Parts: sequence; C-alpha cells; structure tokens
Amino acid sequence: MSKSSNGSLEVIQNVADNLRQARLQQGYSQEALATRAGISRRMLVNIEAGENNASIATVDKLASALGLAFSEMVRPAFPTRNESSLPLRIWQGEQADSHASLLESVVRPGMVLELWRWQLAAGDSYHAEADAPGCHEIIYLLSGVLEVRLPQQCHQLQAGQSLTFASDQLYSYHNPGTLPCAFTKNILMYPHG
Amino acid sequence: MSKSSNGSLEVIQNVADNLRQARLQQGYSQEALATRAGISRRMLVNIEAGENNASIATVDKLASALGLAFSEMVRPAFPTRNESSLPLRIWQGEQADSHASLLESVVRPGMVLELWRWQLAAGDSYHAEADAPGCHEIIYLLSGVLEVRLPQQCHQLQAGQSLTFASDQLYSYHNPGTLPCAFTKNILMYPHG
DNA sequence: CTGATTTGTGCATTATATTTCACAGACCCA
DNA sequence: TGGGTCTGTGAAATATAATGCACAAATCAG
Repeated sequence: MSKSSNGSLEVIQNVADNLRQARLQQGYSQEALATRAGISRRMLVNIEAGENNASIATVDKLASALGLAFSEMVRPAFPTRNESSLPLRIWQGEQADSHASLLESVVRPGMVLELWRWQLAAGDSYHAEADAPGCHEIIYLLSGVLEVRLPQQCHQLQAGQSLTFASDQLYSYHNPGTLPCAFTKNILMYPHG
Repeated sequence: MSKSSNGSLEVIQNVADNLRQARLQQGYSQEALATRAGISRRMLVNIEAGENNASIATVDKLASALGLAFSEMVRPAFPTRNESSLPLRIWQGEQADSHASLLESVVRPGMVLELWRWQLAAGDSYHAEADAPGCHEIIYLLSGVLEVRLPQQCHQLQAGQSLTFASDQLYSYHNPGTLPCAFTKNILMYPHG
C-alpha cells in the first residue's frame, strides 16, 4: 500500500529525466515552467525527482509547455554524459549496425551541444522532424557522398566538406552514392535565440 | 473548473481508443484485462470511455498486460514547429599539408564553439598551451591511434572513440602508431565559465 | 558581507484518481 | 422462459495526486 508504484517504474523515471533535461535546455526555472504549464512547483519537483506517478493530463501540460510531444516525454532519456567542471571522459562508440550514435552531450546554462556519429548505407535516407526553434547543425562528411535536403534547397556534400544549416525545420539526409557514407554531426540548441 | 481536463485532451482520447482496440483484438473481457493488469474494472471502463485522466502507472499496467509499449498506448501527436532560418554555410574542405584546419566557428553570447579537423603523421606530436579557463575539448578519433597527454594522466584513443577533457591546462597530442591519425576536435569556450 | 533567485523538503489541505459494491440493460444460448 | 457473461452507470469509501505555504541550503550578483 505504501509504495504502490513509485520511482521503480521505468516510464516514470523517463519522464523525470526528460523533463529535467528539457527544462534546463530551455532555460526555465522550476517556478517559471510550473507557471507556464499551469501546475504547482511542488508537483514539478516531485515529478522531476521521479517520486510520483503523475497523471496523463499533468505530463501533457508539461510537454506542451516545453514544446514537446507527449511521446517525447515518455521515451527513454538520452544518456547525458555531460556537464561539470573537469570532465575527462572517454567514450567507446561503434555499434556498427545502428545508423547513429551519440558521442557526447554538453549541457550549459544557455545552450546544449550534442555530438553525433552517423552513417547511411548506399541509397538510404533519414527523414527528421524539426528540432527546437533556433537549433542548427554542423555536419562534417567523413566519407562517401551525402545530400542534405531542406524545404527550400538541397545540398550535396563530398568527403571533407562541412555544412552548417538551421535544423528547426523539416530536413532529411540521403546517401545518393553507391558506397556507405559517414559523417559527424553537431547539434547546437539555445533557448534564447 | 470541474471537468476541464477530461475527454477534451487528445492524449486521453488516444489512450481510450488504443486500449479498447487492443483489448478487443486480444479477446479480453473488461474483467479479464482489469484483473490481469491489476486494476479495477471500474477504472478500466472509465479510461476506455475517455472519461478520466489516469496516472502514468495505471496506463503502464494496462500496456504491459496487453503486451504493448507505453508509447503505443498514447500514439504521438504531430508538433508543427517551423519558421526561422540561420546561416547555411558550406565549407570546401581543403586538404593542405597543415596538420589542422578550422571547419566551423560559432559565436554566441556566452560561448564560442570551434570545430577543427586534425591529422598527425606517424610519430608526430603537438604541444599546446593551456586554453582559457573553463575551456574543454571533445575529440573524436577518425582513424589511427592518438595519445592525449595531460599533466595528471595520459589517454590512448582508438578509432571510433571520443574523449572529453578540460583544456585549460597544458596538454599535447601524440601519434604513437605507424600510420597517420585523423580526428575532429570541438573546442568549447565560455567567457564566464 | 547583504539581498535575490533557485532548488529541495515537510506538512496540512483539497481535488481527484481508484477501489469496491450494487444494479440495470444487452446479448447469446439452452 | 431463464441462467450465463459482458458491459455501462451510480455512489460511498479510500488512496493518492496536486496544491499552497513555510523554511533551509546553495548559488550568484553587487
């Protein structure tokens, strides 16, 4: 009776992690976000701590206030190896079959940087949704050929070239070549433009 | 506000629809599913009717009992974020004999990000001065082997590994292998730490 | 140092999700 | 006809989500 279904539940912990991460990324204080979402700060603290079991409506209010889809609040959070004073971290990447892996994530008061490693098989495409407003990406093509398609324009990159573009719009990657292509991708997000 | 946040909420209606559909498909009666999920039938009726606002834990119990992922119960909505555009730059990668080239540089209030491409011939070293206080670097090794030497420690990277370290101290790169090594390097600088 | 802001915690109160029980209508089958 | 299961609804009781307030610790600017 006492412990019914608390932090042990995976989904609840996901909500907690995603909530905190998104709130800090967008530069909201607890008070500010709670007001914006129309809930009490006390509740927000509890949810962020994974200490209770919010209702669907409450989670939805928070998601809306953060500009996220409900499902984005519930899915497993990113591994946030990040932050703090003297980071010395080594990260063994290379899970060969996945097309993308997160190498590093740096969270700072006004901004977030994520470093990704991508690869696309010959002919493959990836269609992305728009990132948060103000985001942009820096792509550096390691090998092969890559086409970056934006609503207005389309750019083809050769190995060794880099491209910077605003990612707060629909975009997609496409590998038009006959060999796999690999690239690194930096995502920059800042709440206040 | 007595019933404000009830059936009007899209997510709640999604849960209702998905729940009923999955339950009938799998041939459960309300009683059977409620028992299996460990909730009361009364609750299940309410949720299926979209008449209340269940907790995360309750929806999760139902999802598990039906063999569904939580996200499958809430069927994501479509956020339409767009607008805005930022620099679209493309950088023609030159490949000089120089060991390093600057691919991109992003300046924002409070921070600067530089993206570099480096390479070291076999046996070569590079000794750097300390960067400004608070700086750190993220290195991603593309090929070969690289040794990063810090005052306290020394790390050896294989291709595909990444390393994050504070660069506001003396450090040096060394290629201990018999082949050239190549890596990308992100430098993060914040005027205010 | 002071003062302002942010965050975490405890507690009493209110709102509501959740349970349990009871009953009624609908449907199928013998 | 009558007994069986399945379903929707109502109401009272209970558990707990959610609020509001007060306070302490940590952080940060002046």
